[in-house]
Amino acid sequence: MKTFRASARARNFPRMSDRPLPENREARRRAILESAVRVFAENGFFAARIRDIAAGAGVAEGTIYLYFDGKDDLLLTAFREKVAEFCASVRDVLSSSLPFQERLSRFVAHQFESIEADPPLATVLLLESRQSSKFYGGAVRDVLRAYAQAIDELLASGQHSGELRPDADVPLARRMLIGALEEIELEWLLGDRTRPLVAMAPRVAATFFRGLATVG
Amino acid sequence: MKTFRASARARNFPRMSDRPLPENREARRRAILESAVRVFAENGFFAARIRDIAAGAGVAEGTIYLYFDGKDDLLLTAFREKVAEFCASVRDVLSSSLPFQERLSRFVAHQFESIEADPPLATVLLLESRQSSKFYGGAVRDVLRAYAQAIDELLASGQHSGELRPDADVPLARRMLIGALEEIELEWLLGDRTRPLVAMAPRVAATFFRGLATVG
Amino acid sequence: MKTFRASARARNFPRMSDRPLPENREARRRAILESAVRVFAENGFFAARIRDIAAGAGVAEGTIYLYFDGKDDLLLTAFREKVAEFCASVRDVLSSSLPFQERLSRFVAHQFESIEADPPLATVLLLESRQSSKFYGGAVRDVLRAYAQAIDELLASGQHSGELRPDADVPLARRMLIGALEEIELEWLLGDRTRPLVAMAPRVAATFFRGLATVG
Amino acid sequence: MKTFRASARARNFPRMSDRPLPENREARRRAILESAVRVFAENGFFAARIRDIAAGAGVAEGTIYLYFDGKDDLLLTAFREKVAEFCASVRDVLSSSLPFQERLSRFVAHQFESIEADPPLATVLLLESRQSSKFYGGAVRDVLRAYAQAIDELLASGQHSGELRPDADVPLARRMLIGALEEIELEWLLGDRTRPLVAMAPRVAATFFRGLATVG
DNA sequence: TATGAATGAGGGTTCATTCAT
DNA sequence: CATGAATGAACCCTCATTCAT
Repeated sequence: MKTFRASARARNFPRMSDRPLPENREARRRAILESAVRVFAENGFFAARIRDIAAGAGVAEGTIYLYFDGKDDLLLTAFREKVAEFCASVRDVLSSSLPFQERLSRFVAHQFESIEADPPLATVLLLESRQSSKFYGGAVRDVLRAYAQAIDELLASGQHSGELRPDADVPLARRMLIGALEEIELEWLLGDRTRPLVAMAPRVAATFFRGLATVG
Repeated sequence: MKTFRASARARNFPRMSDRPLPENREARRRAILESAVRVFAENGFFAARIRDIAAGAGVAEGTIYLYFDGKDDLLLTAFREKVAEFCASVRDVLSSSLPFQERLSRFVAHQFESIEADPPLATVLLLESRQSSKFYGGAVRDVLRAYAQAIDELLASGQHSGELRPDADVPLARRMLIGALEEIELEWLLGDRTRPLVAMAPRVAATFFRGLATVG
Repeated sequence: MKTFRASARARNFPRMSDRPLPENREARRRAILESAVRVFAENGFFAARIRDIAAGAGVAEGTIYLYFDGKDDLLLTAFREKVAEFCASVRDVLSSSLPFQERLSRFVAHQFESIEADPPLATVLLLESRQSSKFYGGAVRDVLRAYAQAIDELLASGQHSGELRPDADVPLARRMLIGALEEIELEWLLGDRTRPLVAMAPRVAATFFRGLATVG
Repeated sequence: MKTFRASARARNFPRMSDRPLPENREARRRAILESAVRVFAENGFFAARIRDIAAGAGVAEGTIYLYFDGKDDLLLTAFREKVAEFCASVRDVLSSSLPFQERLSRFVAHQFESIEADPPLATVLLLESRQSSKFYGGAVRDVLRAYAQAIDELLASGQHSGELRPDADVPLARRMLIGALEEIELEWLLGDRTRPLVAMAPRVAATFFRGLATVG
């Protein structure tokens, strides 16, 4: 999430009723959201307290409710925005015309880099995604679907180019890939983080790929 | 006014482990634990209420505290006991002398069957394991380590027999396998569960295996 | 309470419906009451748990309710019986024909000895008497009244014999004496109890009797 | 995603002691404390319910925890503050250069007046002091020590001036005095309070000072 | 707009008491 | 009589959310 660009909201052009938030407002919003992510990462969503989020953002508790609908909304928004940003950045990586295995490897590396770039955010996304997916349902799942779609496209392009078995079950492979990456990332996050995660990308990609490659 | 025999005091506080629990006691304990698993699965650990667990088990709230130390202990115990049971059953599957791919396939099928056999339990184990691993630390991680070990042995035996690349990174492959399976299981659990999960086992195993197989 | 005699209840002669309790029953009753006193002394009445009282007496929790009406009754009974026993023993001391100051001194010494003889009981009587007096009202106050009466008689006899000012306000003096003794006893009980309490009796009696004034 | 300034965090959590509490805040604090004292006096500390204290103060239950750390803290604070206030006022009385007996008498009268001025507070201090002293230990005992010290000084000054026996045991006399006063006060508090307590002060002081003996 | 004091519903847990065995 | 497992009412405290300033 190293490569996040200004969020979609900020890019809007001025309109009467929805002009870009004053610089300060936007900055404050971001501060709150980031504080929330940090506190969620440290304590888990339920044990996280609004008070601590407010303190971490340097605002009063009540202020949070001027920017977000409540605690749930903080988690949901973090999901929505951060995963969306991540998806956008993924598309850049996937859009090159390199060989499939290379693009796969870069995708994995890119994801690992994002994890390393912002561990608190990664912790929240990985630890809470399952719960959120179940208990917040729709909203979160839509976001994750977009992420899935991006990967499906990567895999499908590999099939198109003939680098991937034509009979591969793309959604299945995508789920296996996502799961495999999450497990590795999580172990890194919960561990001592001494060895760079990104260094494992090639081996992970290779392990995954050889299973799908058209074998001679 | 003479003093009481110390022995009188020691005679109290019977230990559960002194002798196997009377049939009824054990049945009640199981009822509580299963109710807890159900309620955890439906609401998530934090949102689950002791009152509902008690109601589900047909006991009074206070009764729960005769069998468990509290809410945390219910989750922890579910983890400990259920994963241990699962590990034991896994070892049976893994101990046969079939070819590696066959044993892998059976392992996957076995795990999928376990998921299908008790979806509430599976939901809890999958949804809460990450949180628990982070916030309850040690106890949960020990249990999961045993599970990891069993898989490592499966993979190592494949290497021994020459069916698996000698240069395969077993711990990495194990993590990828675990992650891949969890993702698939979770999608099934959170979905409509119309198609049997176990039907996917061969394809999952194959997808995973071909990447590790010594290729001609 | 060194000199307690068999309680009034035990002295009863056999009657059809109320014959002396079988030795075992009486012993059990005493064990419970003494355990209660100990637990009350250690934790205070409210923090004391029936479970601990039962454990200390070597009986099951339910058994306590075969001998007493409940927790309140345990405290009340302890008061009633122990203070009554103490009052009885006091009368022996006070009935001698020694000079007043000597009898006063012996009374103080006797009370101090009782404290030293059974600190847990003394702790309960002193710590809980005020609370009990207020919240259990009548029953406790009756008991304490008997104690007061005994002292009033001591003082009145001093007046009769001319050793005590005829204009002394006996009830007032009695209250002052009781309060003074309680304070000293309590300090001893809550302190390290290294020095024998009884050693202070003569000085306490003298101070009370002669006052602090430099006398001509 | 840059990190928050640590200062933002430090800006929060204002300390009560930074500046005097706003008028309203202090008033509310007092209201809570006084309600607590009333409820403690009526029910005793343990049986007192936070709900009732809140209702009596006209605040919500949660509000109490903005001002105090909990139920214990309410009792402790009442002790600390009220006894300290009392000690301060005592020093004024004791600092005059009147004859000893006169100062003693005024001290007693002053204490009796304090009791009469706020019976609920007096009830709490007298009923709970023993329990508190035992179970809350240090904090309460420190407060009471200050009170003891003030009396010791009174008595010592009497010795200095020659009005008091040089061989009097000051700490012992102080304990007797404290105990005597407490007993009288308590009887008044638990009784019907028809006759003014303060009217007894001279007689109490005299009895304590001159003793009961018929003087030659 | 920002604040943070106030709110009060809600939940985990304890423990005196009961009663089937 | 004795037991001790079961009960469930009661309570302290937390914390997300509101709203007067």
